[in-house]
Amino acid sequence: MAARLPRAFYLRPARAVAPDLLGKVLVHRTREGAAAGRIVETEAYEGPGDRAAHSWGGRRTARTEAMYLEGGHAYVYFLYGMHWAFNVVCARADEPHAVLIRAVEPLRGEALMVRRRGMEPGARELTNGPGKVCAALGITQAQYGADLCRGKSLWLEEGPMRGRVARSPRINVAYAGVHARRTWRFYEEGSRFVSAAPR
DNA sequence: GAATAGATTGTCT
DNA sequence: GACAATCTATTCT
Repeated sequence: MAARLPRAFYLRPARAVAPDLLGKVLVHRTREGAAAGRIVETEAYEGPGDRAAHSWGGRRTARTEAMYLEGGHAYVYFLYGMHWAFNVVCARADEPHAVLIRAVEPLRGEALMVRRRGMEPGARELTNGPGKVCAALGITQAQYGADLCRGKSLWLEEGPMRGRVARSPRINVAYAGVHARRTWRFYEEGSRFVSAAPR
């Protein structure tokens, strides 16, 4: 078993952590079994100065509260009335930074992921999007605020990088004005599990 | 392969 | 009451 990422890894701005998360392995153990995926696509969100972030302008509500935790916690939110999205909280407490995990490459427990998603084994649609990652790994509101450094069910491990790091503007944040142009989306070049084609 | 519409609910204005 | 850090099925080229 690879080493779990230490707290210090997360105590940096989201834009620094996001590219470093590529290649790392996200592990979730449940009663159904363990599932793990190698991260191939991320996006950085840095409140309060980022209009695309939920914590923009210092917004602090029941939903965004986890973004204000110390780096190394989980920020999970419900989206479009039917999907969950998993983020890794970054930076120090009260600095609402987070990195959205947009896509992973199935690594362990693929049979379980296939069952949860109701798909054919080997399908790239298994985990090539934020909602799909959560569905495949079984991440929901129950993981909100979980400590990734101490918890026994959800954490991140060291893992290998297989391609170069590429970057692009973030997906579906056109409403964020000039901030939508920031190239804070990072992905592993060549991975077939990346959600959208590069621009 | 690309484009489009529909599903469905928490959150904020 | 509008809309969202999305996904899927369907309908095209």
